[in-house]
Amino acid sequence: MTSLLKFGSRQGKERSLLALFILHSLSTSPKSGYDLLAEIKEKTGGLWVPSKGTLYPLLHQLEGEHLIAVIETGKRAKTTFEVTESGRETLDTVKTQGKESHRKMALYKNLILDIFGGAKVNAKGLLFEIKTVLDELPPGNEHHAVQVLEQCLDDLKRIG
Amino acid sequence: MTSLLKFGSRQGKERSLLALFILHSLSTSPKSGYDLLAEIKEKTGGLWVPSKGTLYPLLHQLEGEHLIAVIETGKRAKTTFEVTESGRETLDTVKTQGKESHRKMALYKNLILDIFGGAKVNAKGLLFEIKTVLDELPPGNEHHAVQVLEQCLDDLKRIG
DNA sequence: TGTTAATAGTCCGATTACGTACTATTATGG
DNA sequence: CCATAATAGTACGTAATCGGACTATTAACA
Repeated sequence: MTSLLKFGSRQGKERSLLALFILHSLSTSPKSGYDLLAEIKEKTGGLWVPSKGTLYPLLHQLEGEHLIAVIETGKRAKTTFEVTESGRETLDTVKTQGKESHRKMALYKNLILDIFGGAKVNAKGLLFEIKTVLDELPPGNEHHAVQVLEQCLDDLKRIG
Repeated sequence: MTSLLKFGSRQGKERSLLALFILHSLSTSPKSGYDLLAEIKEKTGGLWVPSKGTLYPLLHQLEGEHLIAVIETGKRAKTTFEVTESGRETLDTVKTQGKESHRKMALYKNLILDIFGGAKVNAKGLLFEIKTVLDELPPGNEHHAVQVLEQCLDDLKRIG
């Protein structure tokens, strides 16, 4: 069936969120497996900690597919990977299907709200409405909207 | 490690999004497995279609745990389930940990935006910042924040 | 009546991910 | 020097999910 954590390219293999994260992260700078795990954990405040049993085989798989490559093996058996040109292309291809990912994003959000209930805080509801209005803005009003939001952000920061 | 699709109660077993969806859906009205699959597929526009190989064993597992119960077996072997009191309690308990689910929601969103590219519109980035500030507001400032957001919403609506 | 499609669920091999023990290599500090 | 902690990765049994073939029972239609 279809999973919330997989994203496909039209011609090609679906990729898990972890695989995509790896490609994306390595596209910014080379890293080791350990680094990647640390990065995910940090970025997510500990809410997503893929297991080593998942990450390392996946790295080897991606390497086998020539999407990433070992550029250095250092101390403590540290293996540093970088993304290949082919890997970048794969990432770009999947990004091009950005519609799907954003739809899944919205879907996930709706599911959570559905099951767990809406924002208990009314501010969250307002935020959602704001987002909706933004989505529906006619093209060309971006600059104006940004000004409104910047003002809003300033005001909110002053509360704290 | 920690998965994006699992939500825990402090004392008790983590539950997958599918399990929670089942409990939640059955809490609104009894349904068969086939009904549940149809509902998910419809609600998600086809973006999430759990496999039968997953759903049916899960239903049986939840039944074995007395979180759901068979209330009727009808034509074509149709088995209608309802949530039990224990199931409702489990759902309520997990809901009580709403913080985690909303954090995962935000996290998922951030990951998608990170990998697939942010809002092409800069306003989206500001919106995220606004949300962050909201999350970090000290308790008691809710009313004030709501006022700021309401003003913001009005301003935005005036643009369109 | 017979055929086809839809409803409803079982079964199972393959794939993915988890949880964690284990191994090895430094780095740090007493 | 030794003990401990951190870095870095391997290995593997268990759990969850997929993908889809298969079975059975209606329901609809010619």
